Amino acid sequence: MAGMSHPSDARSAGSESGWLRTVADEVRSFDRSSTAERVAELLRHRVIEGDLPPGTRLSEEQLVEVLHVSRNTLREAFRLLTHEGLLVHHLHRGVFVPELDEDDLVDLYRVRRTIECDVVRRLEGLDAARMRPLHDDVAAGEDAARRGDWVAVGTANMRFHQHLVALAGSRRLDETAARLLAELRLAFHTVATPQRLHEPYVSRNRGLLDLLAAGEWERAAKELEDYLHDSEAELLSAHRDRSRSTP
Amino acid sequence: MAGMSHPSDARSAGSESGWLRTVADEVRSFDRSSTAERVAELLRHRVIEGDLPPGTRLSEEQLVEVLHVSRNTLREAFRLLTHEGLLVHHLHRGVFVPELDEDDLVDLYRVRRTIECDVVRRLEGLDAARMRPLHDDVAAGEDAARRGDWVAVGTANMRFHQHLVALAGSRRLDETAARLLAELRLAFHTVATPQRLHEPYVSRNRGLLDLLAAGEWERAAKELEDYLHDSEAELLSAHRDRSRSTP
DNA sequence: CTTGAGGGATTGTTGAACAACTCTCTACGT
DNA sequence: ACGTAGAGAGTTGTTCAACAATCCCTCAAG
Repeated sequence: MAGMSHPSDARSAGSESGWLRTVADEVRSFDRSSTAERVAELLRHRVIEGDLPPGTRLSEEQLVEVLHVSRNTLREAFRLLTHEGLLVHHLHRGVFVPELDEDDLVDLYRVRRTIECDVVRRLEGLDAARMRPLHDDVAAGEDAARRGDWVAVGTANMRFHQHLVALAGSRRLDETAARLLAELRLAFHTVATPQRLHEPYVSRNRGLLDLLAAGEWERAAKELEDYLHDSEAELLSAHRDRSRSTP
Repeated sequence: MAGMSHPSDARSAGSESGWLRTVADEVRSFDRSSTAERVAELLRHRVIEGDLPPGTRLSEEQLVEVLHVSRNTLREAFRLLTHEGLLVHHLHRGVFVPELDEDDLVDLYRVRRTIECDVVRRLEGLDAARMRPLHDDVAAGEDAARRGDWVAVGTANMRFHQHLVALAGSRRLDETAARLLAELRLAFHTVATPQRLHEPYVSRNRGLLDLLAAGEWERAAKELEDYLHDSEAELLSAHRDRSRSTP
């Protein structure tokens, strides 16, 4: 997300070979990050990993002290994360790790169904090489499940869906999906039953992948639709359980 | 876009009547805007209206002088618009009005088809009241076409599609659609044939609306798919014409 | 024609200062 | 007891000025 290339960049290198293009991108992502972006990257991980529970306020004063950056730079990092949905900003009150409510969860899954199912339904002429990341993610999920590492299962699952959307080859769909999945991760951290939430989808991911490999895109889309409905129901249920215990 | 409400806001006002909720939102959007947001609003209009042609660099020095705000505040406004896709930021070079290339146009329409068609396809039990904005937009478009005001036709068309997506009742789909349409507007300004670009869709919007009113959602989705394909082809063709004249 | 070294202009970042606002707690009045 | 009005502390919003880092252009040397 930080190293998004730009339209005019693409054009300016358009006449050169793909070889140079790749090098250019590497150089760009190497040193081409502002202080604010590095701070954002740091906080992004903290939030996504669940170190900062939803509802937490991020104090400018404290973070300036700890990170050794100026308030202005820190605030710029806040803005970046706010627009990714990983922080929310209340005027004159500060930035907080968002607390998603049930409406948000329903909304997130609504958009996921729209995007992911459509991507699958429109697939055509997919060669095996482009499915490689999906295979790796499914394998990683199965491996983590055997170890009982449900957090890792959740991570592999997120990556699977991100790579699924990437099959469409659309920059904007990728960005949207990244944001949705990051927000969803926030919700996963608020519930205390990672196994119940992730275990069923290890095998369903495998099933989905088989359908894709077989070129059964319409059936895959239908299965994905049900899959996401089930996942939504599970998450909502878990969320309600937690809400009842902490009113 | 500026007055987006927040999850926790919604929850805290959840038990009150809709009456109070509305008033609260008005108050919030009245004075609850930072200087940066007001600056962003100003620049947003300039960009959307086409006053600043794509490729233009927005100088911090000049704008600080003209707008009477500090550089920090201006930079915050830049950040806001950057994340809406209306400006792009090149490190150590400044912010620019984006120049969309053909890949961008294809990508934009790809996402539009995904979202808009899916919204239409999933509609159900739509009462007439919620279609009111669509009626108004189509009428406004027909009116502007009679006057030969093709810019206004384009505006009405954008609003029609925004309201179409709004039927889904999803905050995140609304935001995504808003960003896509804003970017698309950028592309419209680069081509010099607004009539050819917008005229055909005045009547097609009317046709689409009729299908929706009749509850023919599947047929409407199919028509919208073709509609967007045609619009994309038209825009690409116009874009190529212009590129040939200004290499 | 390519390469590399100035130099001017612009952006990136910092730190401090003050204004504006929220939150909390206390005191007052009903 | 209840609600409210206000003061005070603490935090964020905004501005300003300065310096560091980087880009772009020019021009000279190979």
